[in-house]
Amino acid sequence: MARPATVSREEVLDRLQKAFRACGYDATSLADLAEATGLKKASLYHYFPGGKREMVLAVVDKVMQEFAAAVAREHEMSGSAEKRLDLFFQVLLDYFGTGEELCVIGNLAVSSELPGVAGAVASGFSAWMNVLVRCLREMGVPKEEARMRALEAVALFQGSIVLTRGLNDPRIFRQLIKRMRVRLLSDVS
Amino acid sequence: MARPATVSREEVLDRLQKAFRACGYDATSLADLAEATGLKKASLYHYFPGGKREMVLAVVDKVMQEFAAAVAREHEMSGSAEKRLDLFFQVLLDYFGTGEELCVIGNLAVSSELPGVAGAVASGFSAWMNVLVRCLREMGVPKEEARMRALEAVALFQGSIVLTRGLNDPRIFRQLIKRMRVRLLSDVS
DNA sequence: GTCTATAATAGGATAGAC
DNA sequence: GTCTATCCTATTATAGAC
Repeated sequence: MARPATVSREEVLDRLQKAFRACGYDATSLADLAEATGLKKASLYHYFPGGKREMVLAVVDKVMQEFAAAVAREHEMSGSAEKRLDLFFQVLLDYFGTGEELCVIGNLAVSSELPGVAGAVASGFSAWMNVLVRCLREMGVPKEEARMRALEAVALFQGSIVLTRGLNDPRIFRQLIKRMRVRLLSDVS
Repeated sequence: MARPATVSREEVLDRLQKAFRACGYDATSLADLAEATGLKKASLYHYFPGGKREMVLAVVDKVMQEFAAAVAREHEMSGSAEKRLDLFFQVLLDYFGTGEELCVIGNLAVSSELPGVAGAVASGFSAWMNVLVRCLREMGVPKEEARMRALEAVALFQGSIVLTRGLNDPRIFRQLIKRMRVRLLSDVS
């Protein structure tokens, strides 16, 4: 059998994600996606009849599932809220790396709006914030303050990616996230 | 004279900027730009032979000039560094409004990279940071700390726009900027 | 499921009249 | 300086063979 192993749907989604994270939704063409996956355009349409929009929504869906799984692991973990928060942070850092690649959700928030995408983006940010808020609440941070700190943290994640790319300096992302973590946890009992 | 008043180049640039800030560089087509300016595509090419790329670079150039002018006003002002910083912040808030429109520079940082654009983006972010660093230094903040706070502030500006759009809540931008200003100035003599 | 081929359209850009 | 008309390419999308 000279036939190359069929790529799994998961593998296809991973490669699509990689492409979207490199250039953003608007600047990534079907030709780019075909090259990234090793499939021809027509084959991509077999997996995703809705085209590019369905592809990116599927990627977002996968990201959200993996995120939910990480949150569940964090939630079921024993240990202090701070320790669990650290684990959650580590998951995020593993995902974002040096901050040179885009956040698919964040990118969609500033791309041409497509039907069904706005809701997914809002859900993504909300889920992210909710994890932070819950941990902070457990640490004794008042509700409103916890919400603001979570907003601030997620905004800083997003902004750090923008600056890392804009100033073309991969050190920036980690520096900013490190500081952000300190701020997030400042003055908690 | 039934002839409508010719739009000035400044007016054209303003309208181009408005279009780019609404949808971002990649998602804004020449047709959009023609409609936004009231000119036909061919007329746009008369002003900007380099096409879309030249248009956005001209917009960036204009933004930078206005920014430099605001910085100069701040710099020549009498009063404490904090007071001058407040004035500078007010200029930024006037420009960004509710944070629903994009920052042209920030958007270019996460768009398909074009020749000559990366440098302009980096210059823009650097100029922005430099103002903040100078004021903080005057207030007695050590060099490295001042740089980090400036980075943090600009990143939060950018991230606030992302979250304002992603969560579709125009209150978020002002809330985050207000907090950011506090953090920027915390523990200065 | 994957491909080749092709359609249909949108996007960027130019020529040349007025 | 502005326009109409046009060109060319890229892009999205589909048909249908294998």
